[in-house]
Amino acid sequence: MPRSSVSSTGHNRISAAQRIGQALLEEISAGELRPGQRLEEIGLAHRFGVSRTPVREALSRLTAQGILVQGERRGVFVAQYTREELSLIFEAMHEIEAACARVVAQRLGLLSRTEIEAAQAECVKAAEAGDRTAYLRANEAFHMAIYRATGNPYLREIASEFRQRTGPFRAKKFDGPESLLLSARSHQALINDIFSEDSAAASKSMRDHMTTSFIQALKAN
Amino acid sequence: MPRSSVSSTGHNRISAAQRIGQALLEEISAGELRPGQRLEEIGLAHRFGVSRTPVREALSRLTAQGILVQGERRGVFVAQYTREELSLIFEAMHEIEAACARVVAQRLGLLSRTEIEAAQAECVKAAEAGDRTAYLRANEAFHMAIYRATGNPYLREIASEFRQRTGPFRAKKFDGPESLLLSARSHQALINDIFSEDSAAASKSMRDHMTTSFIQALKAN
DNA sequence: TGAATTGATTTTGTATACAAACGGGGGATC
DNA sequence: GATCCCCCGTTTGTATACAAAATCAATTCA
Repeated sequence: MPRSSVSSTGHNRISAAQRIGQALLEEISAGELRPGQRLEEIGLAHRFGVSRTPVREALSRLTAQGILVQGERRGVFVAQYTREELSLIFEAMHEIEAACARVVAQRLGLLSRTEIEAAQAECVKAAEAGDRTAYLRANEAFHMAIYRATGNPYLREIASEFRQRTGPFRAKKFDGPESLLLSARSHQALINDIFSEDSAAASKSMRDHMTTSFIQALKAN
Repeated sequence: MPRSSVSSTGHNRISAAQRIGQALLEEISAGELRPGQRLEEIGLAHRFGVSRTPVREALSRLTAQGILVQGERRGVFVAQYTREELSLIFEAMHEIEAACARVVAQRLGLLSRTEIEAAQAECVKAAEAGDRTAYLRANEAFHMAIYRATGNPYLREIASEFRQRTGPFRAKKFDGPESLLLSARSHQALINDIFSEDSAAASKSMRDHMTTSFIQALKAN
């Protein structure tokens, strides 16, 4: 959990455990660490110039989040899911996202509205430019904006965790430029339902949006 | 001395960290450890006859689950929520439960059906007997049966965690005997919607069920 | 030749120690 | 009498060491 804030001079206030966890997360997201790959405590300890203790803490945290899995006496690995499992994880994620959309539709503030619209504008821009990397980032921001708009940090937390967890499997889901435009249009439909404060429609819209993107993710993995 | 003390011959594989975490969970659920109460590493270490290391691991796991919170350099405490926060936690929980009901309605197997019916039978029995403790247990089993019936371990995991997390605040929610009957009747309505495989109705039914019980919980806390 | 035993290595869990950072209390200063 | 500062205890994070259990390999025995 977040310890404290910033660094002053030489030494960071963030613990080594956090730093390592963050670094590993990034490497996993970036695909440098592939699903199924082994992570050994001692090796990581040497690599980061620390002892096993903070490494263990980082690993156990990521394991609790489902990013890593513990093999039976054979070390810790980057989580690797079968198609079946992946499908179930995405199902859970879709339900959470739909719940978020539902709540947002019920409790929509002006600020959230602006934030969501801004994020969507970014998405459209990136989609029209055909910039895949930019779209990935903008899409992330769009969904995060919705999580925040729920006004419910607990819901937001779960949704974020799922997003993180599925990151490695969603990264390659946007094949061509038309897929970006499709996604952006799907966002717009969702926004319309949310802004009209129809919670049932918003929930369904989100589920539809997620489903289409999921199908592409499955094809890619 | 490491982990020798427990196993005489066979394999007792649970670690001290797990044992301590479990023990703490039970004490919290039982209300022996009240929200806001401090847990000090060294004290627990002595109490369980171990060193700080496994205690730390147990505490950090429970902290990650939101059961405990880390005070600012003043130790770890049993999570204590304001009415506001409690309200949001329950909202999140309700959405998860609703999602489960929705999924179950879409994918209902015979086995799950039987299990849910059996759990509900127990609930009715306890409610009619006016046995509050038995009803609490039966109610737990009923909801767990629904989680399992989703066929989605990831959804189940989240739902279970929320149930655990809110345990201390739900324990006293059933005031009188008529409240038990009310809850059991609410279950029945939910079951009807699930069994008719109407996912939207099931989801709404669950939300209604949870809302009524939540209101009672809020009154109690 | 195949199976079982055993020894070594790895992995995991725990103990203990140490260092840094924060908070509070007591004393000094005005 | 109030305020400020310094010191000290507590808490937290990390390092290192050790012990048990499990895996792997090799060797031995049937």
